[in-house]
Amino acid sequence: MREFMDIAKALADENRVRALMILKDTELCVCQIIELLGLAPSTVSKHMAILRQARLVEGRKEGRWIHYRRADAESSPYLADTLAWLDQCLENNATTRADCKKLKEILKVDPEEICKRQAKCG
Amino acid sequence: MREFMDIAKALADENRVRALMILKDTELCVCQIIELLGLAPSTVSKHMAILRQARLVEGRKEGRWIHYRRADAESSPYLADTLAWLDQCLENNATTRADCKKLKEILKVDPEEICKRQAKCG
DNA sequence: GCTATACTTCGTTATCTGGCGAATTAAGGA
DNA sequence: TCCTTAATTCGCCAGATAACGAAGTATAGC
Repeated sequence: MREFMDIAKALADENRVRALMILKDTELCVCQIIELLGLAPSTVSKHMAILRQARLVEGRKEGRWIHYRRADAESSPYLADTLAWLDQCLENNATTRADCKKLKEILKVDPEEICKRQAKCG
Repeated sequence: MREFMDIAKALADENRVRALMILKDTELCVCQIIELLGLAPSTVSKHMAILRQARLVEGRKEGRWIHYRRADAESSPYLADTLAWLDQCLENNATTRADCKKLKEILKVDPEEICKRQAKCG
């Protein structure tokens, strides 16, 4: 039950759900998720830690960057069903659509450029 | 998104998840749910209101009793998938099993008797 | 009508959560 | 070695949430 409740609680925040949805088909570094959600880096980092602890996402370190992606099915017995439920419910959702559109714009820009912009403008 | 997040938040509490699971095959009155969860009547009432607002359950008034059951599929576009996900994840869960066992004991007793007992012992 | 009772609503309290900025860690490059 | 930088951890605050008991509402039975 504990394990399931970790997942349920992780999904009880809109920003975390949005993060999971934009990770559907891509792997993203934190600065890209920050850019999409429009939150402070520390806040996004915390959200990603909660998703990681619920075994919904996995982080892959590559130099200074950490790339997050949806976890592998073996990571949790609940994972596959949970992501299927999420996708089923939110695939055609307005917020999801808007985020995917915004994500396309973000992916056009070199991540390095995004990070520099964040460093300057807050 | 709002509607989906109402569901996600409703599921972010273990007692509410337990309530949903014991309502899988039966309709129960509040005093029976109180008995099962071991919480104060006011607390359970609030939990049921949150589940109702998320359109996960429906209440049917019958005299002094209110019978709660899982909502009808038409009640929310997310309902069927959500309950399927819950059942898939928790059907063989230890807590769920224990609650179902306890529920069988509760169902043996006349609800009227349960309510009187609660009134006396707090 | 009065009383008992099944539930809900209200008011309060303790705890949890989400947010931020500052400080810290870890990795690349000068 | 030192500086920059991507991300995390820490410390704090405001608002949300879960719990309870007391008060209120509605219904059944006398």
